Amino acid sequence: MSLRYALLGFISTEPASGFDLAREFGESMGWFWYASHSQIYPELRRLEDDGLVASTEVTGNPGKQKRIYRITERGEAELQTWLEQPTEYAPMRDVERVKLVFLDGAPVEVIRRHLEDHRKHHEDLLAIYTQQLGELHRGVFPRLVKRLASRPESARELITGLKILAMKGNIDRARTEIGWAEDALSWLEGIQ
Amino acid sequence: MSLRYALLGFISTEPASGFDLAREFGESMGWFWYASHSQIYPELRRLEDDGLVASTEVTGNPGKQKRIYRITERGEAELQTWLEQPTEYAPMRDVERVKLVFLDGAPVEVIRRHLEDHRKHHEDLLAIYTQQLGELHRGVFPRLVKRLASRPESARELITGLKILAMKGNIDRARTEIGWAEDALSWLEGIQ
DNA sequence: GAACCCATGTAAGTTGTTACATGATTGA
DNA sequence: TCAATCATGTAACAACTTACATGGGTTC
Repeated sequence: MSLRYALLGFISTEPASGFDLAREFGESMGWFWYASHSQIYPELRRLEDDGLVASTEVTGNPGKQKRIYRITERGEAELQTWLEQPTEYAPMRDVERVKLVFLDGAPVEVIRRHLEDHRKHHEDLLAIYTQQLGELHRGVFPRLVKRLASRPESARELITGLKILAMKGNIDRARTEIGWAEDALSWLEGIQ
Repeated sequence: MSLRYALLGFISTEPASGFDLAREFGESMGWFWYASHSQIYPELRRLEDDGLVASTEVTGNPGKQKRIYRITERGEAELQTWLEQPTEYAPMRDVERVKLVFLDGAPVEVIRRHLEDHRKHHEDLLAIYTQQLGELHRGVFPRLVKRLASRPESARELITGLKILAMKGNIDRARTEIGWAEDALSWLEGIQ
């Protein structure tokens, strides 16, 4: 159910094509909700069937056909209702943790490699998040700029603040994972 | 693919019935990998078809029928292979974050309620994790006791250490989320 | 002409959820 | 006898993944 609202939220900032959305949900928006294009295109059609978005075929650039979706009033209303409802937290499913607790029969180097990969993974994420936080602060993050333009001046502080908050949350998480992996690696040094 | 290995890992400690596994994957093991009984029963049958586990029908207690699964040699080998392979990290899908970034049109109280719920959710988790960490340290955590009994003495430090590590990771995460929510709530105070 | 990006889709399969269904035992 | 716990399953559906499929435009 969440993909439709993530799409709706995105479209509420600015009309977009399936391709635009697929790009964002694989990249920047992917830092909150990942989705592939094969999931997005059918969902957009369903959203249109339900009257939450409306589309127009654009043949602007020579030959290029493109379907642009914009949010409807009903879409705005449904999105708002969903946003305000309490969140149902997804059950935990953590492959890396499952591996870790059962790795007690493996050589220590294997465990070390896992922990190093874990650290690396979150260091890579941290680098991206940090860069994006900078862009948010400098007011050059494209999605932020567009949202500010489409909303009343009075919402300015909230719009910027909430995006910064969300990004900071990602940064906190990444740092926590890195710190944990480092502690784990030092502990592992003393083993054997 | 991960459910089967989580089940296999679990069974590698001690033979178990579908019901046992369903209980654990909904409770303590659920803190690493949640699964419902309707997913577990068919998966156990498939594991048996593939020769990774073997089962025996037990009619011990009067009337009660129960199928106990134990791991096979092939199962042990496949589990070990999977454990040692690098982890593929699941794409991010965070409903709460999606809500937050689009909540800029909602009243501040709604945002506050979301953040308070978030803090509460992770405080509840933290309480459970903290209790379980205590049990691990005191050596009374049932799964730890069973695993120690089924493995060579030399693996003792690793078995205990890895479980403590995993639980500490959960605690770190919970604390991070709580801290983030509190910072967010203070920031929200200054808004309006 | 090859490689790459834009652009949109479908099909088959896997994984996970929710609800339905059954039946025995235990304890209040 | 009523509720709870033990115990195992199936069915329908929703969500997600991977692979297949097509075609135009741009750039080297």
